Amino acid sequence: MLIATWNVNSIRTRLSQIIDWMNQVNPDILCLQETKVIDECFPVEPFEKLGYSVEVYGQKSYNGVAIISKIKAKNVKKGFYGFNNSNQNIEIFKDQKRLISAEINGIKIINVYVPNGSSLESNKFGYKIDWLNSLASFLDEQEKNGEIICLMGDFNVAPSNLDIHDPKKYEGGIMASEMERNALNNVLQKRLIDAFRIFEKNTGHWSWWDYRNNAYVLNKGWRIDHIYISKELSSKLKSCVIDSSPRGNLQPSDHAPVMVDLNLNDINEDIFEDEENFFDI
DNA sequence: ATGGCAGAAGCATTCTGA
Repeated sequence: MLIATWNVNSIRTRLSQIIDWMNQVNPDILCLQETKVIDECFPVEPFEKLGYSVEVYGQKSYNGVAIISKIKAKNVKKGFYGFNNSNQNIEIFKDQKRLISAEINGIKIINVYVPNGSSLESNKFGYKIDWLNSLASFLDEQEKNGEIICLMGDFNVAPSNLDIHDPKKYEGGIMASEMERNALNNVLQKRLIDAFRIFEKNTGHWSWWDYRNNAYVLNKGWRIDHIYISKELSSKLKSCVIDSSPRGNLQPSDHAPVMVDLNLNDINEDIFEDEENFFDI
């Protein structure tokens, strides 16, 4: 089962590129971020024509996430839910559409667009840390419920200096600060694995290149888009790659898609009607 | 240090992103 994540920076501007890419790659699930459109205006039909079902959670101009899947998503939830932490008032996050989750093929798919934070001095930075802390509480709750998780999206954090083209220049700054990395690690804890790092231990692999300063041609990028899987899924992991080719398109998104291949081909959806019959791990 | 680039809103220019 091929699962992909892609910050497309406007679904409407990028639509034909996304469809072309899906025709090439044939993903089972595609999670999108920065769709930048209200739900009523999301172009659902082109995906349905390809045999996908679409779940959206968007807003005007900013943010917006979607799950596009061959198997219709169940138990679709929009935003944070399921926990109540006195120091994390999830109501304050409701005006920014950054998280959608659903059950597909027995796996809890969680699609996130983590706030950028602007700079360490900005009040947006505090929002980013609060948002990541709420994501940690959300994952705690999923873990309690025994969910098998695939958490993916644009995290706006480079987990280590291997994930930055010029760590000397950027270490400690936005997307590379200790606070952000600690907050991300608190989300992951020991339950989630960076699928990409199972296969690739070296630097030089990027998922985002700034539009400015010819960054893609100079290959000055960052790895800030991630797929994290429950450790119970690690034995099912076939591959995890970044497909940088769409970044070379005319009028590209500034992000490239990341995809993971899980060895669940023989799984019949009906098996998961009964939770006792989860695939053997 | 500043600006470079791109998208949306909306029609000139500002806001936001990373």
